[in-house]
Amino acid sequence: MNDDLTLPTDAEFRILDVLWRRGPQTVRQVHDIVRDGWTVRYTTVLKILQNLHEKGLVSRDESARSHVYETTVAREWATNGMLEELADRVFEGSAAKLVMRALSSQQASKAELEEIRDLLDSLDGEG
Amino acid sequence: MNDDLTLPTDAEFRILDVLWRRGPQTVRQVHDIVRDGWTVRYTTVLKILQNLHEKGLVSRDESARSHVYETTVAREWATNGMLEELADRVFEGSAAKLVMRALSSQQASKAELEEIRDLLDSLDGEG
DNA sequence: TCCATAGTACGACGTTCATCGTAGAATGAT
DNA sequence: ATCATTCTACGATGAACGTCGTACTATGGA
Repeated sequence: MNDDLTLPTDAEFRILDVLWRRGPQTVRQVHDIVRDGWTVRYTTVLKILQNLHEKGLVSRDESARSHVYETTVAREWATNGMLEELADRVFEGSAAKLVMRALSSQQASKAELEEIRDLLDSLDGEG
Repeated sequence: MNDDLTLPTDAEFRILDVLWRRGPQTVRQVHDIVRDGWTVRYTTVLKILQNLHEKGLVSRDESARSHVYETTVAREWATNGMLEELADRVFEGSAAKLVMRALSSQQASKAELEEIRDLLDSLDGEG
């Protein structure tokens, strides 16, 4: 599903993040939100949204003067893709290896570990 | 440990991979190995090794005419860094979120799931 | 009707990266 | 000594990105 689409770049992901969280937005709205924590001009945000549109990662409603942008892909599609890419590049394509490295290096809370264990259990159920 | 070093790029990682697996190598040796599965000229490999040296990710023995390159960082340092970067960019800095997404999207074998569970147990031991 | 405001479109620039070609130095065999 | 081979060094190129400025257009109020 959704193959042949290019994964979002860094800046693109930050913009998509806003759309995923808030739903369809104008450039101005996105800029206002993204603005704290990221010094970036309005036209830069515009350009990135245009690029995203070109890439097919967002759609655009042009009926009003201010175009309204909306994601065409789920956040999970993007994150899965990025993880898969990293797994391919660095972990011989193995998600398991990636997971184990992530667990070993970063400290997770007991609660998080428990949550992961639960997920593991539910995955076992499928087989 | 090993902060202030830049993470390796794509091509750089592929070169480092050879050094991690085989130990210190000349450019020619690296090129010969990397060559299948990657169409790349000798001088490109040379250049990347020189860049890696500049970045401090490899050291170089220049005593012989053919310089011998050797990694200065562990594979785990690089992979941890890449995972952390992805976690920061995409998972609000949460390794646990990253792990759960990876587990949900990619299919792992029973054996792998078991291995992960064991790792989880050993991590619990620490707290 | 005219002008300030708020949009979009688009081109330009600097950076990083991967890639390669070429120049020049060292080496070793004849 | 000479010359082909094998290195290293270095500059050039092209693509992808993030960034911004400028030009042009639409809109709405005075």
